[in-house]
Parts: sequence; C-alpha cells; structure tokens
Amino acid sequence: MPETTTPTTRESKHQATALRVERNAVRLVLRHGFDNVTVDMICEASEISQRTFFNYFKTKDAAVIGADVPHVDEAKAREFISSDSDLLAELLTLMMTMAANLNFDEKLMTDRIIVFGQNPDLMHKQMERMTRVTAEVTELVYLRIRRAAGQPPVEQAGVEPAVLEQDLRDQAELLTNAIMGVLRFVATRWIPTPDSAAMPGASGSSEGQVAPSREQVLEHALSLLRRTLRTP
Amino acid sequence: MPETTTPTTRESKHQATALRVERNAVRLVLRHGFDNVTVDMICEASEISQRTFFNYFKTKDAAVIGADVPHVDEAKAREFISSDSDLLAELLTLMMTMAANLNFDEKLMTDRIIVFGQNPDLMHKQMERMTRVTAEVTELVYLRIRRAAGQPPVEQAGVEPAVLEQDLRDQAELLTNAIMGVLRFVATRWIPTPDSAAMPGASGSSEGQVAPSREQVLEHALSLLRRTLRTP
DNA sequence: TCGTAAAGTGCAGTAACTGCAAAACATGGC
DNA sequence: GCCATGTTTTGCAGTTACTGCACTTTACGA
Repeated sequence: MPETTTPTTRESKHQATALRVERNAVRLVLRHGFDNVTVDMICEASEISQRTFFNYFKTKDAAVIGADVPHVDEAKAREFISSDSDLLAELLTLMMTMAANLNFDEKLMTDRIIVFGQNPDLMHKQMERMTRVTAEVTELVYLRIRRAAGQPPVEQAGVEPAVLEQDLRDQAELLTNAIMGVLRFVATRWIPTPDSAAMPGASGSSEGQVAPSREQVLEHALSLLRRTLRTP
Repeated sequence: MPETTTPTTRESKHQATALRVERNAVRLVLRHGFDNVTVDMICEASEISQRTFFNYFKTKDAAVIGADVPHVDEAKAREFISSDSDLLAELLTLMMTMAANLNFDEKLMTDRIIVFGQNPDLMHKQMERMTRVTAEVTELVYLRIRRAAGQPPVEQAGVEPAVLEQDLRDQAELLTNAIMGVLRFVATRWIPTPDSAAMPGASGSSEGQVAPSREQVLEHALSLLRRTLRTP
C-alpha cells in the first residue's frame, strides 16, 4: 500500500490530458458554436477515444465550462466570517473568487468567458453549478450575521431561541440567493466587449478603456446596488 | 383566408392533447423519477406517437415543466409601472404571477411543484426559463424607476443625460436579477412539505398549519428581505 | 361530398452517454 | 531486465433524446 509514490507521472499526465481536452473544447466551441461541435470532434483534436472523454468529463458541457467545480476557499471563508465591514461587497467578492477558480491558464479563462457571452445556455450551466455550493455559502453568511448579531448560538432569554435562529438562517439564505442574482448581473458586464476582443488598439471608439476589469465592474455594481437599495 | 373560423375543434383538441401529455408526464415523473421515465413511456400513456410528442414539445423537459413559457401580463405590467408603493414587493409579486401561469389545473400545478422539489434540475430549467423574460421585466422596472425619478427620458441640464439613463438601466437590470434570486428563495419555501403532501390530517406534528400559502411565504420573504437590507 | 391544408405518424439517422470486457500501459518487486 | 499487478484507455454494443423527410390520416370549408 504505497502512500505517496512518485507525486507526478500518473496524476500529472491525467491533469495534462484534461487541460488539453478543455482547451480544444473551448477553442472549437469558440470557432464553430456549441451545437456545431460534437464530442467526437473534441476527441479527435485531443487524440483520445470518445470513451476516454467520458471518463474525464461527465458531460460535453463539463469539458467546455471546466471540470473543476467552484468551491469556497477555507482561508477566505474564515476571513469572511470574522470580518465586520461591508457585508454585500465581501460576499460578492467571495463568490466571484469562487467562480474564477484555481485555473492559472489565463487564455483558457478569458476564452471561456467569451464562450459564456456567446452561448447563454452554458452561462446558465455555470450559474447552476454555483447554486450547488449555495448551501455552503449560506452557512458562511449565517455564521457571520449570527456573530454580528452578538448571539452565542442558543443562549437567549425567552422560549424562542430556535425561532430567532431560524430567522437568521432564512436571512442568510435569502441574501445568498439575492447576491447570486447580482453575480449574474456582474457576469454579463464582465464579458469582454466584442470590440476589445477583436482590436486591442484604438478602433474608433474614443476611450482607451479596453475592457472593464473585474474590480471596476464589481465596484460599479456595488455602488449601483447601494444606490438602488437606498431609493425605494 | 378565413380569419376567426370555428374557434374550437382544431385548437381545442390540440390543447386537450397537450394537457393530457403534461399530466401523464408529471404523473410518471412523480412516480418513477425523471431519469427513469422515457419519452416513449409518456407517449404510450398519452396514446400518441413519439414523433407527435416532439411536435408538441421541444424537449422532454418541456412536457414536465409545462409548454407555456412564463410571460408578463399586459395589464399587470401597466399597473406595476405606474404604481408608487413598495417596489420590491410589487416586483416580486409580478414575477410570481408570471411563474404560476394561466393553467387552471390546480392538481397539475401542485404536482409540478412537488416534482420541482424532488428534482432540482427541473427547477433550474424553470428558473432558466424565467431568465428568458428578464429583459422584459428589466424594461418594466426601468420605466418605473425612471418615472419615479421624475425624469422625462432625455431632458436634463448638462452634457450627460445618456450616462444617467444608462445608470437607471443598470439599476433596473441589477434589481431584476437580484429579485430573481429572491424568487428562487421563495420557490424553495413554497414547495409543499413532504409531510403535508402525504397526510392531510394531523400525523403527529403539533401545528395544524398544513402548508404555507403563497401569500404567507411571500410576506415572510419580504419582511425578511427588508430586515436584511436594513442590517448591514 | 370533395379538395386542400394541417396534423399525425413511421422510418431512418445523429449525437450524447453508459456498461462491459478486453487491450495497453505504468509501476514496483525481484 | 522481466514479470505480476493494478490502472488507464479503448472498442463495442446498446439506450435515449431528438430531427428531417416523406407519407397517411384527419378536419374544415366550399
């Protein structure tokens, strides 16, 4: 029962193949559109059999939007829970860092975002994935607002601590879901403008502002959100 | 070119068949689970050929979640735009009336909701459908908040009315997306409790509150939302 | 009652996906 | 270097959702 064998060949080869397939998938979809790309095409380009493809990815979608499921980073989670500044901003940031995952392949990531822009269905799939971790995020929000409410879990005067707690849970879930919507909004603004993708240089539009950075978009969305909430 | 012919036989027969298929689809899915129900099974139960099935419904999903796409009612839209009371509440109500559509078959509707509860994928599909009308709703919200802001479309002092208008559009879109999240939350609470579905009478749980009505759930969500927004 | 257009159907084909069992391969012990 | 062993890859056959096309049946208006 050899524990940590050579930490490489087996696993790294697997990862290399997965990455190659994902790249080919995204490239092909970018060129021909999702519906016009068959699994066989991706397989041929990646030099694997169809059966192997489905060993790597559960669905055709998965190859295009990426195999790795969004998840919450431990450290960030702790930081989030114990912070006391802007809840909305920090929650939104947290969820964005989940979406843009560990993948350090910059090209692949931006290409993917473009694909999302061109193919709403895939964007939905991605959002659907996000909702799979909703429960986790909700838990984090709950822990934070409970702490902020200054309540040790079940210590309360009267007869109904359970009710109050449930209310906090509901609030957490509600907030998480709402922020998910905001995230969707942010995502749409985040997609590279068709112009900027085509022409890095000035093509005719006056401003040199190539494509809004994540931070810019997020900041804009937040200020907008705050203003919106203040109005009614 | 006869305009309004007999308003019945042709069309009503079509609707009757569609309804029959939907009922069978929901019934079968409820009994066996979505993945264990084939289109052929639905066809056999409904006494139509598979080819006809796909003439009625684009996908297997469509038969289960219903053929009719959510849409905004003209009258309600106008009412919404010109109202000045609680924006959040009215927007949420508007979207809920979209989801629960014209179908007057009570049984079918509740069964469907149960199906949604048992099969998250279908719930997602339904939400995805909702997002298809996001643009429309956004437009309504925009019209309302623009009116509330007291701005006739493009009449403004300085050089940047376009910017202000775009900001209002962004606000509308953001709000719509966020409310969609709230709607999702409401939906989860809306699903009949497994208990109440099984046993109408008292089975052991103390309260006689069988299942929260739509109004109750909505009211709860709204009060929760308001409290949540006041806190941070 | 008949002609026409619409609705329903059979059939053949494509594409995503699954299970199974054989083949190819990598790895560690000798 | 070579063999035993477990893992990965693959081929193959089958299922299911879905589509286009051509043909039959049906409903409707004249």
